[in-house]
Amino acid sequence: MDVRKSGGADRSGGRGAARQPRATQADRRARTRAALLESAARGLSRYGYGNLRLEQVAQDAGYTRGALYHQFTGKQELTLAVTEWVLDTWWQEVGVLVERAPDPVAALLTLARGHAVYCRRDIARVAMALRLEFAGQDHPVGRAIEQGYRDLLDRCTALIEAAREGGAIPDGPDGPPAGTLALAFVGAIEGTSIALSGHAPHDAPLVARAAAGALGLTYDPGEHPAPDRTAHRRTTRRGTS
Amino acid sequence: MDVRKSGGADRSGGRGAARQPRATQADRRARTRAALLESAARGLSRYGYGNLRLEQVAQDAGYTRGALYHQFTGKQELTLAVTEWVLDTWWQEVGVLVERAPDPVAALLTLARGHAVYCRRDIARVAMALRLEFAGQDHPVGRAIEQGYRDLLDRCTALIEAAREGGAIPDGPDGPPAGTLALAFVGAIEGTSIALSGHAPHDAPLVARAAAGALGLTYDPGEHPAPDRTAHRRTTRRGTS
DNA sequence: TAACATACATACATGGATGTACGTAAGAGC
DNA sequence: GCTCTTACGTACATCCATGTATGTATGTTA
Repeated sequence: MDVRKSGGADRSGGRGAARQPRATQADRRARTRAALLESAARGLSRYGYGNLRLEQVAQDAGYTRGALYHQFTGKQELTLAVTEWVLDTWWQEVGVLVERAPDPVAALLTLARGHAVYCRRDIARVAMALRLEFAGQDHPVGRAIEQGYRDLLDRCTALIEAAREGGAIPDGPDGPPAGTLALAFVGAIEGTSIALSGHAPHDAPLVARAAAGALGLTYDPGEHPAPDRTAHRRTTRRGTS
Repeated sequence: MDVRKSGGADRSGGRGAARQPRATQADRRARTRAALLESAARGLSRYGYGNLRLEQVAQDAGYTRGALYHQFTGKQELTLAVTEWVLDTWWQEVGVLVERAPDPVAALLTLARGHAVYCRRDIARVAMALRLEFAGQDHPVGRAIEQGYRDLLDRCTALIEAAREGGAIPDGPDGPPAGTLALAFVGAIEGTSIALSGHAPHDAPLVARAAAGALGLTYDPGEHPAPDRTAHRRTTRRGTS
């Protein structure tokens, strides 16, 4: 009921992010929101939606459930925000590289390697965990995830069709349709990336090899240099003290 | 499995499985247990452990929670029983084929194709769903799943090492260790199999291609004939009378 | 058919997580 | 300075799923 404030520690509201003695409201709000989003992403990645406890999310971010409910209407909206954030991040880090690729095959293999690098973070499994958890349901979170997945599949399908027309991907008479190939391609990338999470630097080339195999190509590592800059370090630890 | 031989409607207790007017207690018990296990496997595959509702499990099997708690001590034991059942089934259907393979590479590719075929059923995702859900936790179910997964990885690692010694799998100086390759191999298989679930007959060759790619080989479909007998039909629909 | 055990249903108790209402401190405009 | 709004914590209410206790019908054995 009463919170003593005499001790000099812990000003500027939450202690999840850096503390500035003179923070504007918008700053506080943005920092708190970011901390909660990151914590929720980590939690969703580890435990999934159903097992996620908002008390734990808030505590990991350095707040209480009160702060969380002040920023989000509830668990669902929080998860939707995390979803949007993760998809945006993916696009900024991986999608951009794919767009710059000179040809369809290079784009597909860049996608594979880029996703492997992206998955080095602990939030990697958010998308897959939510997609599995809500598969076949009719839940807003499931729809959002499924929409992102469908976009990715469409893009891969288009790239595969282009590569087939150019003769870069073999296309026998009884070969699978491009959409099925895209499913296999994305599935191979996701499965391998998650399995190899935490096994850099072998992750990227192995994921690319599996993805290339699904497409019916042989992967030449020299042909397309790895996109790995430095291993990602964000969202791995939260600042304490 | 079910032979009704008399017109009497709905005797012998539960109506989930076949009904026999003169069923012995052991028969009733076994049938009920099987129906509950199958229903639970389907539920776990779709919703995972946390989101699984025992009321729904019992109802889908044609019983109430009372029957479930009479056969199992609770959710955990039920899930452990499902886990054991799924792993046993996998071994009987896939593991046997792998053991019969003439050489390590054939064994690995047989494993890939066999798993794809195994995943045509709707209980395919049980193992992966539980493994993701309990990853990093210390839960009995997680331990059981992890144990099965570790056995699989060990076996694949041994096969990969044997294939490398025989020169069948390339092994460069800075190539990944066999354990890492096994992770990639299994991950590629799991991801591709789940993504292609419901896309027969392309599933098996595509999974094999992705798995072969992870190993650094090119997959020749003619070299190892597909193991697909007929598509599995068990555990796909429940009788509703 | 009398007694006992088993299979299963029904009703109740409990706990844990969500969501809501309310209270307090701190920024923002005057 | 005063007032309003925002950020956040605390306490309460509610719901839902599990687990348990009890009741009933059916097999089983004498």
